[in-house]
Amino acid sequence: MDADLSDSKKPAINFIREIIDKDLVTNKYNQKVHTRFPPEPNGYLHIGHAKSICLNFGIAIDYNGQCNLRFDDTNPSKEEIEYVNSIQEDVHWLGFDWEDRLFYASDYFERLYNCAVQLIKDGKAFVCDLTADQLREYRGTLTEAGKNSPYRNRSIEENLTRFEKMKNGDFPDGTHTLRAKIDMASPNLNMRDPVIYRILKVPHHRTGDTWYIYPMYDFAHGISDAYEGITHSICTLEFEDHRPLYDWFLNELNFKHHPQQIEFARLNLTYTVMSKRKLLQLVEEKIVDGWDDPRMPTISGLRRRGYSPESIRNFCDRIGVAKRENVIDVALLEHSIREDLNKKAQRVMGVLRPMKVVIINYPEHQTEELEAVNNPEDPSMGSRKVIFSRELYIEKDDFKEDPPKKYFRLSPGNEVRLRYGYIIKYVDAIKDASGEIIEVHCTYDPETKSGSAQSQRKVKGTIHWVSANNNISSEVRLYDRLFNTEIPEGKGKDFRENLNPKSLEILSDCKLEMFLKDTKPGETFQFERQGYFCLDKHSSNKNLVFNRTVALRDSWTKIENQK
RNA sequence: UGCCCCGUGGUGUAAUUGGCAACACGUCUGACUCUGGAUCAGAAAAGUUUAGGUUCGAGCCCUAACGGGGCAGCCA
Repeated sequence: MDADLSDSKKPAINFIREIIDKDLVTNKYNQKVHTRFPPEPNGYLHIGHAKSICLNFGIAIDYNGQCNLRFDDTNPSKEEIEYVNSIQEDVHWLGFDWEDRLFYASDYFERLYNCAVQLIKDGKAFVCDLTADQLREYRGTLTEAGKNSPYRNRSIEENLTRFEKMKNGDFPDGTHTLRAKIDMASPNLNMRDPVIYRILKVPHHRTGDTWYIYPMYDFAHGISDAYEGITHSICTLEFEDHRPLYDWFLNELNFKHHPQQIEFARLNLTYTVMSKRKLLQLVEEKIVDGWDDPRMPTISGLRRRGYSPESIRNFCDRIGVAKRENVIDVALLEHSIREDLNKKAQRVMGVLRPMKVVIINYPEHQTEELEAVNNPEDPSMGSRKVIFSRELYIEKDDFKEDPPKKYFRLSPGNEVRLRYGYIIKYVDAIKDASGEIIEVHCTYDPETKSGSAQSQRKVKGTIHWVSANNNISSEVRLYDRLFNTEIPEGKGKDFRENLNPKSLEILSDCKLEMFLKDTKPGETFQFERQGYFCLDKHSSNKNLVFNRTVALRDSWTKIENQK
């Protein structure tokens, strides 16, 4: 188990840990704590899975136990090898390690089959010839009991031979099922003689074409847990009604080890969707650029966006674990990544929407090197030199000919400091034919050089800049929330109607400090006054591409928006 | 209309297991600042869905109601 998860400082008690604590006191599982993370490989992992991963692996770490990674691959018609690979990558990236305990439900197909045979021999399961439609009719409704299948009382021998034939592929898909013999009148529909095996003549990504029948989740899951010695089988709320069935299989098959299923509420996030079905839809309809589009709430999307594993783990710690439905404000996720990057990200100046500034009293061919701090939060990160010159770029937004109240940046009559440099004063604005400002002329005060003895003069604002002939051009992608309503998945309506058309803005000619040309993937930067950025995976030497992870908190636009 | 689960500030999660509700995010002030960032100080915000009951005392226990969610795949 990865021991370097130093951010997991506080135990963060929750109802699941209380259950475990109690089990330890009563010695229910001989002082063992063994969990598992059981994804189905039918999609990429998302931030909701991260909650489950942090929960399961986190408990194992804190209780000195173990956590398995087990693929719940019992439905080959939906599952793919691409997903099993991405899932492993994502769990590792998050910082967790299953060591040698990588399992697949398909590892147990033979044993699962034998369990089914045992159930038949004990008269607790039967082969049913009802079609899917008939099965639904026989099941009854939420308020009415179901009816027994006409095939319910077949002899054990007949069941055995028919199940054997199912296994051998003698029947077409959908013609037969193996069902547990429980109670068609149970108020819990899951107990109304549930299907435990179905015919699926589909090749499996691991077992190939050796099986024509596949076990259902309810049958496979508990038994797999028991085989692996899982003590606490943690799953989401919708499986609550399945727990009696989980227990039934283990009891009827006389398992000596009986894991405890515990259910918790899945994560919901504002301004996003979390269901795999909807995420798949976004990918397939090309609404986003694949599973790892930086706007996706997938682990791979967050990674490409620039989120760190630490920040996601901290986020998962903060949201807690409980049984009630919840919707977490994305602002909490954003806070988690800002908190982390504030401490770690190298500061740099980058002008996203450049406008030229000419310092008219600065000598034409002179340049000088100015000292710039790499991270005020961490002096050990040192400093660097930035080139100052007569012609610079500043942010379009940082000059206003006719400024609103409380505007602290450059404007006629209002001085600003150029960060790490001099204080400058407006002289003139050059406009194009359409009246748009294309260049601003200023003077600088040589006495105010940053760090010099006379640099103490106070000005309200400091703006970032970059030398006009010493910079690197780059594409920058500004990401915003994918949806413009808090809860995009309203019942009945199409979640795609709430897509935010401005969730991606591409800026093509941004001017960045020169040294950014040697950026390596994985490095994170704060573009001062703007946000945190990282190199996109499609970036190249020819065409630099930076992704904005998250903007800095911005009290100015807040003031602006209030008006 | 059957069964199961859940109701604590705007959002989440706590409350030494019965002792007059805390923390985080967010919001709002103010200070500081060569990032309108960060940091610091402070404020507003729930009397715990409601009504009964037990108790000296209930967010924690009991009952009922109300509200929200889940369940009728040969999905997981």
